Amino acid sequence: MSSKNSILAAAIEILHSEGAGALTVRSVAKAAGCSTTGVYTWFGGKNGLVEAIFIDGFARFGNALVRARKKGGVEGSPRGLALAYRKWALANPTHYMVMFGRAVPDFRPSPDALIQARATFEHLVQSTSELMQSSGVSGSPLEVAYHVWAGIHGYVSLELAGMDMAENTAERARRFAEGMRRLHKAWLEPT
Amino acid sequence: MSSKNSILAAAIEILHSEGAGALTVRSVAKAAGCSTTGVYTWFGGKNGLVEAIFIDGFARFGNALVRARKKGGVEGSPRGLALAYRKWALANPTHYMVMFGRAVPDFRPSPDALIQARATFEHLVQSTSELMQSSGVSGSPLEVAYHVWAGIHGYVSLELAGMDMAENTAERARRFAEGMRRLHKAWLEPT
DNA sequence: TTCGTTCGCATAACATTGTTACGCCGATGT
DNA sequence: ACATCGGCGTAACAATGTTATGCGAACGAA
Repeated sequence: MSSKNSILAAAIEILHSEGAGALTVRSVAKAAGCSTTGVYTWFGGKNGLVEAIFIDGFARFGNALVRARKKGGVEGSPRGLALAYRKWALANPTHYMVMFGRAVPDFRPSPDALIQARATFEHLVQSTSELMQSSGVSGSPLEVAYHVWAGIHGYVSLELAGMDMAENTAERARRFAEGMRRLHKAWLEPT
Repeated sequence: MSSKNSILAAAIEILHSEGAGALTVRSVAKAAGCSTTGVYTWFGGKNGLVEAIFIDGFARFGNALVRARKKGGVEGSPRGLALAYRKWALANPTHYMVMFGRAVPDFRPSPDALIQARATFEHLVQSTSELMQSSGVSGSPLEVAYHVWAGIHGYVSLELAGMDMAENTAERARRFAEGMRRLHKAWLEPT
């Protein structure tokens, strides 16, 4: 494995196990078995490293959604995709927060990184487009997919922020499922 | 003004004008005209200061929603409330991100702070409850209000993360309004 | 009044952070 | 064989959160 990959892997490992606060240039270098200079050689600094984490996060996230779609059937349906979305976010909360929540101060994704991030959105658009066609719903798939995305993200994001008021995990899951039911009814079913 | 209030005011001012990254104990102390020890005397450290910012944010946010409701009519309607919600978030993006987006690493609101934060949610519950009653929709206002909240937060949060794909502000506003239309139809209108 | 205690706070130090200057060493090309 | 250059370790820098120390004013008890 190249130095660049091992540094990125170490950084992601630290992010997942200890959170964004523990993601320091020194801790990453130590975990990757090199000195702090390595981070500057390969990523130009902490910002570059975080941007790589950001992009890598969207790649992993996109893969999880693709896997769900490829399974087809219920898991590939919009509802299945929503479940896969939430599942990934809850399994990777710190990564999700770097991607969507400013978990690293002073980091802003470059325009290029944002474009790659938005590409992940394409999977939702695809799934949306297929369903709209099969159920005869008119409108722009891109537009509809964005609304569905915003809905899913709302639940997941509140949950990650600790703002949900559920008693337990089952309650949270139930509420999310109910939300998806109405969200899809509002946007993906003929009126 | 007491030392405590002037420190908190200085911190919020810095958060708004320069972002969470510039929110350092030293910069706050300097702006408040005291030394760094003051922050430790009154807030116990940076975490305590951020928690005060967190709570104060929800208080201001709640006030903005209350003001909208008090106006009554369209501005006090769920749609008006949603607009007031988005307006406040877009006017105070850094504050909103401290409240919902882990903008300060290693800061987690205490259980008590979370309770105060959730109290803000009551305004949405009230408004929801009234509308459900007047339009004859059955169900738990608290449950319905949560779904509405998640929907609003989804749009606002994606927008603040730079993930929205709108060409301009008008486009963003239009899409949000359309989202609210369907969200309220799905949850606040009799089937 | 006077003295001891306590509280607010400034100074200064500490470890840890991101970053950079410097220099070494091995690979590469002529 | 020699020069050049890219990767990278060492060590320093300023800035950060935090803490120890001590000073002075306020307050209470004698």
